[in-house]
Amino acid sequence: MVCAETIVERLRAQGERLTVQRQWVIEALCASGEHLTVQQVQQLLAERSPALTETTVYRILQWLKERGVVAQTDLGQSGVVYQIIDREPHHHLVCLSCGQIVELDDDLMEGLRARLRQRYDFEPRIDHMAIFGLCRACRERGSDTD
Amino acid sequence: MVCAETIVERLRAQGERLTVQRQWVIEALCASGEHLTVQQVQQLLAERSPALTETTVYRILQWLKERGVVAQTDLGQSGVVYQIIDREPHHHLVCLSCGQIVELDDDLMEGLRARLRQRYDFEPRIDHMAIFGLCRACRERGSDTD
DNA sequence: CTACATGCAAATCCTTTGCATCCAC
DNA sequence: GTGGATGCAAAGGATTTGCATGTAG
Repeated sequence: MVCAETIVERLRAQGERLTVQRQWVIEALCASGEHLTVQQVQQLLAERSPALTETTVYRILQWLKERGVVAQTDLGQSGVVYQIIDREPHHHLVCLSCGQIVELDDDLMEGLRARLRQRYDFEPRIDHMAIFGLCRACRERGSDTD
Repeated sequence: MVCAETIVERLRAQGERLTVQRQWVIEALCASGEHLTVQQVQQLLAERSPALTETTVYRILQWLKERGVVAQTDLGQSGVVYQIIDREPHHHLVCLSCGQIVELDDDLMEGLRARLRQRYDFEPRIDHMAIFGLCRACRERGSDTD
């Protein structure tokens, strides 16, 4: 778990401009520990800082993404989420039928990363990936992709 | 390459209602062979069938997705695309810097699929996945995630 | 015939943009 | 002080919904 202060200091050291709004967003992401949508970030912060607009949250999350601080993931029906990239990337299994989301260890991705580097000379940024499919319960229930 | 007729017959055999609009969309996807956005499908068909609305294309693509006929992929800036699931799934490397998209063989995914089944009892639907990262040229140019 | 799909229009949601103001450096 | 960030409002685009009409089975 990366704490907000560490990230703020790192950015400051890089000569980035640190506004209160940027610090709020970083704190919200660190505190929740979960991936959050733009709207969730805004709502979380609205309680203590009503001034923060959604527009600004969008701009800040994009700014953090460009600087490699957060990862952006499209979870399908669950929307686009953002999360701090910490030392232990992790991923999600999203069930197409029931929508259940399960966390996934990153070591499953190592083989894939290695092969992408070797065969395609491509440096993958697999920090927070969503993999869709069917969970066991839904397969047993016989439901398909609906 | 799956031909439209095969798919139409398969659906009909399953007792699905086959309207002309549904057949048009299936034909467009098969004929192009590429992944298409909702808007592209609509534009392709607009020339010969002006009556088809975007709304209906949305509904038909979702219907096809629920029946396992098409895969939906979010390519980031390039939008959400749909593609027929044929016997040879394939994937895309999307460069975060230059936006270049490279096709990827499916056999790279086999290891991952196997491990997801074993360790998580999850049946992945990895038909058409987008992996983001940096291509060689952009890495050499020293650009990062922007 | 009847249930379900479509067309149309409008609503909704997500995201971006322009511009005046504000603030971190 | 100044360049860049924010707030606000508005635009833009993608996607969904309600309802009357059309049509496949």
